[in-house]
Amino acid sequence: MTIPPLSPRETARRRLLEALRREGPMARVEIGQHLGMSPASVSDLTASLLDEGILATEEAGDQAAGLIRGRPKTRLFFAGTLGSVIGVWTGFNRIELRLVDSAGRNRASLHVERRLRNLGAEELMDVLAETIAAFAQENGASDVKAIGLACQGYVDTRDGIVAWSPVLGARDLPLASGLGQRLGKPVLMENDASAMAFAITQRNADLRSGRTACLMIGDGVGLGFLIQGELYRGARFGGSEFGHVRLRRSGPQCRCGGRGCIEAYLADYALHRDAQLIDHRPAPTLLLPGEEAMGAIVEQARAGDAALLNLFHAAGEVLGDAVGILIQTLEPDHIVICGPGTRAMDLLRPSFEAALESQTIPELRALATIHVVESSMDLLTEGVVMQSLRELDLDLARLKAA
Amino acid sequence: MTIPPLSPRETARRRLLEALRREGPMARVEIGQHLGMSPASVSDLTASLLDEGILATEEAGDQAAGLIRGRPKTRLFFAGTLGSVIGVWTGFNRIELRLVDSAGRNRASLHVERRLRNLGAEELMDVLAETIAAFAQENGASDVKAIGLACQGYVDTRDGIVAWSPVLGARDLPLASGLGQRLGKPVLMENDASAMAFAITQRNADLRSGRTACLMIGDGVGLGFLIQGELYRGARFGGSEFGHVRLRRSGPQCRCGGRGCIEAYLADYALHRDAQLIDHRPAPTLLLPGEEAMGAIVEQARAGDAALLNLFHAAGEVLGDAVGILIQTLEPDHIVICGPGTRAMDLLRPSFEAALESQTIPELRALATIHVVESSMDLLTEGVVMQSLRELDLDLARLKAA
DNA sequence: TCCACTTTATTCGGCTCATGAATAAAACAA
DNA sequence: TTGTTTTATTCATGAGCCGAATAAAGTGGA
Repeated sequence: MTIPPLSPRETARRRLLEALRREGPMARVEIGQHLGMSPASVSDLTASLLDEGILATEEAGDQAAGLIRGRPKTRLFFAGTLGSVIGVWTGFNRIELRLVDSAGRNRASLHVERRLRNLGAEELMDVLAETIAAFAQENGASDVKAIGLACQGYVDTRDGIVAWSPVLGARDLPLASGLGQRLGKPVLMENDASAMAFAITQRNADLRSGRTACLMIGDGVGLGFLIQGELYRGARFGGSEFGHVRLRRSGPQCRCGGRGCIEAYLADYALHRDAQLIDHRPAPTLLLPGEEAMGAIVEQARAGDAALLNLFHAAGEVLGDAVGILIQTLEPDHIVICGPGTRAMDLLRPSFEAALESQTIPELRALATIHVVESSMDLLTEGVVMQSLRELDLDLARLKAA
Repeated sequence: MTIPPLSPRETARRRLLEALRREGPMARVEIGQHLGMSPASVSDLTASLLDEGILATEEAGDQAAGLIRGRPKTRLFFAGTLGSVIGVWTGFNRIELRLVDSAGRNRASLHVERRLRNLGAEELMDVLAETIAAFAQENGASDVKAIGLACQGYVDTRDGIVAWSPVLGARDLPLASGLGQRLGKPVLMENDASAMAFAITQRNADLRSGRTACLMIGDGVGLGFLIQGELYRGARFGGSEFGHVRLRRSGPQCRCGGRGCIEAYLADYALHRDAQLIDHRPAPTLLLPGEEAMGAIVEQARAGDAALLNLFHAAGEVLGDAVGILIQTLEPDHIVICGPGTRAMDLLRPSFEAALESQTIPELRALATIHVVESSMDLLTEGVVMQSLRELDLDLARLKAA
């Protein structure tokens, strides 16, 4: 996105819109205080944003009046009438969709069970395009302006190319342009852990200052790393594939083809697979188990199943090692452990803490605060939608015409 | 340093001075092309810098004239008369010093053998202050304006505090203020790997774009990470302690107190110690061996000593794992392996490459270019001096008066 | 020697952007 | 009504940067 550096004006507009989407309706004075801008500047900026129909003003009397002296605030908010955006997450065998209006308000969401792995590139794009189009139609969304797509793997966010993915089994797949052609809309792409990290940091102002490393445990394990609230971008504008760091030289099989990756211990598919192996069940697959299946495993372990407890013990140890590497490599101010995998945090914690302590220098460990944020895949589609809306903000008025 | 955000003007001044120090004397047009500034802006900026005595102009006729048409360029350069700066590196049992003028020209350097470990805080600061003062006096440097100090460990670069160091055995040591009081000059601090990374990226423009991870192998192992040519700062404004990431659960002893750290395989002290153990020599110490001792070990291995070759094989494997972690976590555009330890790169390479390949995803590995830069500790003191001068640029005129 | 040509450097007017101060607006309170 | 309080807008100002015009300082050729 945004290849040419933004002008000061555009930067200011973005900051303003970002704050407004995050914090909800605000009066101009409040915006000024929030962003450290002078009232004059806010007035100027909002005037053009109102002009373009991106923002709208509250009707007089909407607020609890009568008690405060002085001229009442007129709060500004996103118009929400500039069309809608669809956020999509693609997993190994599941697609999650979410429809929001341009103000970021949720209008609909949907889970679809569909195995995506092993589809050819064209077939994959056809399936996704159909699923998205059907979802839009079912919900009467004729004003979709853009699609935001999050998936596992290394995503070139500038050109919308999946450079590599353990899930789609694709290499250098130009998913954004392929889907864009089929749907006739712009498609923005993001790594899934980055999308969730974005959503989480948007909700917590503390996490937007300094450096925040969000380790998402779910279908796979991913890392979203933010510096001063901005997503870190590696070479080719992708994020991190921290989940595929090999921690144990001959550990369990990972979906990336390697062995002993962090993900191969912690991800839902890994825990589910290993739990089935314990029970001598037949077909250990790499399919993503549902929340019920995972819940059952956790419950069984909590009930005292020794073999399962061992699994979680090993996983917790890997989590501790992983967080240790993050601490000593990046010295983040905040570490967030998030995603559906946090459902078993109680089981992971003892070995997690022991491993973390055994391998980090106390003085350095003390510099990072560790947060556990229980979050589901819903937060992920929220993240990708928020991120897409943010990228689109500057184009909203232009897209409105189209 | 520089807690309040710099004004646009100050940023431009810094960029200009930085370029000039890096590239050497340049004419105004050249500066403009180099930095993408209009001639008008360059003229304006240089006028005030000349005024303040920070820059000087070449005398007419200094260049090989006569061949070029048009008005001759008048090149600008650092005055070099605003005082000098001393750069210091502290190792386990060695101190390296370097004296430069404000133009960055080397005036003197010195190695001192002195064991710093196990000194009390006050004693350590006394020793350092005396060493620095004596060095300044011997070289008739009565115009020292600041000291730049690089050391291993986690350095709070804003407040000049050594939060933790395997070498100084100190915790939260306010070294900058302690030395500053003793010497009556400002002291700037930096992690040593960061200082070398800075020096290396200053010499190679390619490495200043995108993300560059410089792994320094020497006395210890450190990482300097730069984003768009700027040193990455973690919590508390320090760098990275990547050398103390534990790669092997029960590996050799490390100076940090842990086991199996990257450093415990690759650092000079580690190779030297393990080589001595092989020869059944008596006292395996953690002292930093000299270049001669290390050279002898490398020669012996090159001559075919199987036990030593095994050492280097294991070290190379660790290096491969380490670089693999960097690639999959940060996706840097460039990875630089540097420091005195590169002397044995030929011995490390086979197992390094095998380990790297076995644990990284080919598509991601392909995104990073790996550079090997043979560099000695001299480059390190150069780095810390350059970095200090850069930080001081804005204050040079002010310090001149003092 | 003088004039055209070339390249470098400076000056000047104008543009964008942000801001403080003054002013207007919209309420409440007396 | 009239003052008070708070919010929003307008306006003049200044910082910073730039393009264009101009000045400066040389070379080359008639």
